Amino acid sequence: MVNTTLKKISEVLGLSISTISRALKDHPDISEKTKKRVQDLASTLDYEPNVNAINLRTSKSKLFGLIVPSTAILFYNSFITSVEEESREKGYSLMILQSGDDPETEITNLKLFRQNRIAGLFVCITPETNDIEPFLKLKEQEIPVVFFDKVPEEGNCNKVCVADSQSAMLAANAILDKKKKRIAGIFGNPQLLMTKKRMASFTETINGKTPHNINLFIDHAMSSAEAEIVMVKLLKEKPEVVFCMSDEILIGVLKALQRNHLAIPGDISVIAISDGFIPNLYFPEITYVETSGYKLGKLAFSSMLACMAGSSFQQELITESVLVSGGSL
Amino acid sequence: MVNTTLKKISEVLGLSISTISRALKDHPDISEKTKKRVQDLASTLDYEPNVNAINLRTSKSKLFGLIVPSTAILFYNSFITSVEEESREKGYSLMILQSGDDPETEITNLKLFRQNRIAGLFVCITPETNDIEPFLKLKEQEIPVVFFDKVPEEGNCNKVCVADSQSAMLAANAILDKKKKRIAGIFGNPQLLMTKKRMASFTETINGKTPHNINLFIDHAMSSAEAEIVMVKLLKEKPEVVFCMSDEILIGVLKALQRNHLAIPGDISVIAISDGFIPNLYFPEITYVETSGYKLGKLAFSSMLACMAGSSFQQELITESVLVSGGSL
DNA sequence: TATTTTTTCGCAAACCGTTGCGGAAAGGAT
DNA sequence: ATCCTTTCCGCAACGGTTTGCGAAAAAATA
Repeated sequence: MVNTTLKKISEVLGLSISTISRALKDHPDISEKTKKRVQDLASTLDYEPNVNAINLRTSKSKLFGLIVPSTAILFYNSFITSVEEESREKGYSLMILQSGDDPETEITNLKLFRQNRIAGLFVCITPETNDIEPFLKLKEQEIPVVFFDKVPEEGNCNKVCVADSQSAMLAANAILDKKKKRIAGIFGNPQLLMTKKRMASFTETINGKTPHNINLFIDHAMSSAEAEIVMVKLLKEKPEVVFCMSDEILIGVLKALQRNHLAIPGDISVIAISDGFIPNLYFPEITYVETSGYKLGKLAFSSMLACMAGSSFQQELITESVLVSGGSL
Repeated sequence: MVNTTLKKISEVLGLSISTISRALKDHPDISEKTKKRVQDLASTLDYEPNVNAINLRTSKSKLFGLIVPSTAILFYNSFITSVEEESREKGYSLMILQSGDDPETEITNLKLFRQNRIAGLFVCITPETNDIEPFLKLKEQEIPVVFFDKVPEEGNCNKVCVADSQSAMLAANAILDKKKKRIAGIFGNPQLLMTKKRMASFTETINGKTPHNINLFIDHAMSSAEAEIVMVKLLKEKPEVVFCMSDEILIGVLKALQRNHLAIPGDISVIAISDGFIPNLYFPEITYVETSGYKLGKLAFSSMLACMAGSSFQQELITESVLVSGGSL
């Protein structure tokens, strides 16, 4: 059996295609009797309108494109979940592609999106993307583009980001509130804008507010495994608390602490920046400043809606972070 | 600026639409000069063929549908990653929808897929899905359906599963090898086929091989939180080892153990069935039997390809599991 | 019955790309 | 000058849906 079309229904009932179309959408021109006949048959034949035909006709689509480095990263995952929820509610679908942080794949993906005539694009660019011209081209074709998380430095486009500076500051203040004097901070890839922002804000807050008798030990780790090693090294400094810039680092740090049988927060306190999934896997639950992919998704979507509604106002939106207390601080 | 079409190019160059079409696909009928002219203009105008038009004309699409309970679950996540890789390679895209384990949403999703005229469907059904008729209807329309992970009990359809029985058996044998006598096993939703299989295999292996002086304590939990409570309850039985059917349960169990300051494996051993991410977050790393969403994805895709190649052979495929030793047993 | 009004429906075009077939033009051979 | 090849390109139909406009049929009014 092939797909049911208006034509097929029309042939069975001896009516014209247009009548079928109108009957199915409750058009007042069609008599109740005919409507009933048509709708009943359509239902038994499992008629579903062909979106390809509709899109073709209207030159529109109910499809958003979405590019992330990888769907396997928790943060992006919750971002996707969030955008998907909103999209569904508005009757849109999502076409999700991964860039693998490769600029070439990014371009290929863009091509695919254009072939599919997407209605809008959410994109997290790769660290090597220095030419955002291809994205701006989409905008010329009246396809809104919302950059999220990793965004281009250039202005003139819509961006939504997590609050890097604010969340690092929140964490730093939480530490200071607890009167900790020996503070370790482990950060990620120092090349990344995110790392720079979080580190600057964290150190400034720690050093700025109370310039006396505080010892701050900073180190970097590019992976969980490395973070574990770095943490072990830092233990020599007898820190009272350790700050983890990301989930990746938190995982390594906790392994190191568990390995050394250190009680949290008895022997050492822990605080992280995270979306909350990883911190909740442990007991005590890890205190963290929430940077939610989920919230970012909502924000991105609202920005998309604004664009589609015709707002040409370019803006950079930032989610707010909150401190979520586990028992680790 | 609107989208470039063949028509637009033809108007600019004063050629017919068909000539443009042929020139762009290197048809031998078209002279090199013309081809060059056309291709150059197409490139500067960023021409991309409209897949809607192509799909409409061919009554086909390069789009697979995929339903998971939630993309936020790691196992499904890696499944998706895997299927996406394969799809991309074959020139297909993925339309991913979540069911939230709600049968109604499942039906809605199915509708969306039919509207989009997907070329095939990967689906993980909800625990409450007892009528697979809607899925079989797709097959009547020559749309291959591959069930994965949670699959219907009925035969007559293509299923790919992780090796539920085998992996539970592997875990049970690993426990027996360690001469444990007091064994706790926590399982998920008893309605699920997966649970049934794992539980049957686990208990049979434990009871079967050594029918003497072994105490087996079985309980169920529907969530991590519940697993934590169940674990606390089971601690009264003084188990030497606890088996966790899934990541969800493992998370709850570990929280309970950490909360009660029980050393692993000193006070109690732990073994789980997992894809490996969660077990590696702890120290010591948790020993687990690997059931990889990634592998399952590859398997599902090959099954899909077989279907599309015309194989009407209905089969149930099963991935192989291996025991990965952490330090928890 | 003749005329007007209302109800009910069909025609045709448009969206875009593909492709079999047929035709025109150009060149070569006789 | 006639005929045959090549080379190059256009016509037209198809796929499914929507919708303005016009027309036929039915009902209501004169």
